[in-house]
Amino acid sequence: MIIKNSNLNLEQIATSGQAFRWYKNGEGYVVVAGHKAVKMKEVNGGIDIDDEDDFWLDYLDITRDYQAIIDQYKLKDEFLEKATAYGDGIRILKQDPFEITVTFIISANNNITRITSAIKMISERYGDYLKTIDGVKYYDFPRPDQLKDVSIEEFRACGLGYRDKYLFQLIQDIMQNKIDLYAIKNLGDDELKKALLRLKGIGEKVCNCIILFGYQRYEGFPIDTWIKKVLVDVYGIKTNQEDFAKDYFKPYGGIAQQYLFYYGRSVKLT
DNA sequence: GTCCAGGCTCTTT
DNA sequence: AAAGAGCATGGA
Repeated sequence: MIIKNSNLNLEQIATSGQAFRWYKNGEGYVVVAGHKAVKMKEVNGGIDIDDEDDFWLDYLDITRDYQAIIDQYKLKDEFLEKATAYGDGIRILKQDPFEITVTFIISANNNITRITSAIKMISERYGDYLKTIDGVKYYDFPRPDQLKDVSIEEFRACGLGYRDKYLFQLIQDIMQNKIDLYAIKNLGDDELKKALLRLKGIGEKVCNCIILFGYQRYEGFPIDTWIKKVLVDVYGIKTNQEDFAKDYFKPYGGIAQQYLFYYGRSVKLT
């Protein structure tokens, strides 16, 4: 299917640090989501997805008017104006809560390259085979029950480092019904955060990523090392960054944060 | 060799 | 409540 949208850029989405299963394929990407692997590529005035499933419209959050959001933020200050212009094709993908939770537990004190490689290894070793595209095999992200017998050492072997035990514990908690990452979708914002913060390896920042990317709670404003640099260097905020961000960037703090993250990384603030 | 990466847990003030 | 040490791993 062809999707035309003025705020939809595959490369920007793929490199914006929210999804780790977008693999380069020629001029486009193979995207693994929704138990499928499909090709996406830019065509004039839109993107071409090699699949007809309406899942992708939802995944890409296609009904949301990102331009209207940009138009608001770009008036607030010069940096936001540049950031929204630079990343005007970014959208916040609606991703699977379990996959996002695992991904961002692994993301702690880590870099995007290593996160990507760990997620790839976990999928190839424990996920269902999906299909082969241009000679490359793609695997679904495993379900919790497919990980229930994986040892801490085996997670370590996927390149998780010391985070191996956090993922191991998450799987135990899920299998023992101490947490249901799908059922908690219905909780209010505060209750959802509390439920996630009880899990090992999830602190304030990782929690905000999970509620933003996995549960579409747009007030979540993850403050990582890059965003800290932006808040200090650009906005002069050294303390109580969370309070400032929550107020200044509302009501779509998470979306604003994504523009700041993408642009802030590109200009390499010192 | 040191520093850093989408930080967290655990211990000590 | 707040601050500090320790943590796996690979790339710059």
